[in-house]
Amino acid sequence: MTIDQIETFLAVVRHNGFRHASRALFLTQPSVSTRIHNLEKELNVPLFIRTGRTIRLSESGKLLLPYAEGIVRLCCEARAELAKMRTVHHIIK
Amino acid sequence: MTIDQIETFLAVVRHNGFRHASRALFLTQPSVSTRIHNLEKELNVPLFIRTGRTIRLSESGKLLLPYAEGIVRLCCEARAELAKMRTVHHIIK
DNA sequence: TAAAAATACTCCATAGGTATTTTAT
DNA sequence: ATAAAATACCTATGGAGTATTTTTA
Repeated sequence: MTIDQIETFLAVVRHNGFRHASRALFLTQPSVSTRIHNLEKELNVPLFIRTGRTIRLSESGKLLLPYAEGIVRLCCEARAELAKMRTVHHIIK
Repeated sequence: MTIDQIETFLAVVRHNGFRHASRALFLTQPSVSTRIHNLEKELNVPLFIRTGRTIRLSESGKLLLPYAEGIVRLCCEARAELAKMRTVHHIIK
């Protein structure tokens, strides 16, 4: 489970598709496929139901969603706080 | 920022050293050094103060700590919940 | 039949290891 | 002198891309 995989999962959910997500992530569609596939393999659950050219969240995917959002939110907050700290030190110096 | 880096950061804090952390993580000391170095480079802050053969958390490290704990906790919870779901489905089947 | 995802493959970046050096007790 | 981290170097794994195939709406 990597943060890249989690962000990819969120992008696929939000953009409702691997192709659209790949554009948002500046990746190719096969890379997005691989990331989701690897995540599903590690967690040992399907995250999306593929019915040909449409996808929808599986029950496991629905369960993962809030955790994924939380993880990404914490990462962003940590970055922001650290950036703030850098700024303060710069001003003080 | 990867989950591996975050877990490595926590291990270094908890084991109070790169060497001890590396044993706990089943890695070598240089790998732990690299992971921490890469994390520091990306976040653009020192996470530890190295004074020869001792280390201590920097102010940035102290700030990161609760976020790191939160991220790892969410990952563990997500895994646990997904595992629970798998079990339930298995029983039902 | 056209769109979206999966698959096959190739290549390269990078993560990890070994060996060694540096540094502060 | 010794214990711990940093550095240099090498190798191999796996992640990303291109090209193609598969599938269903």
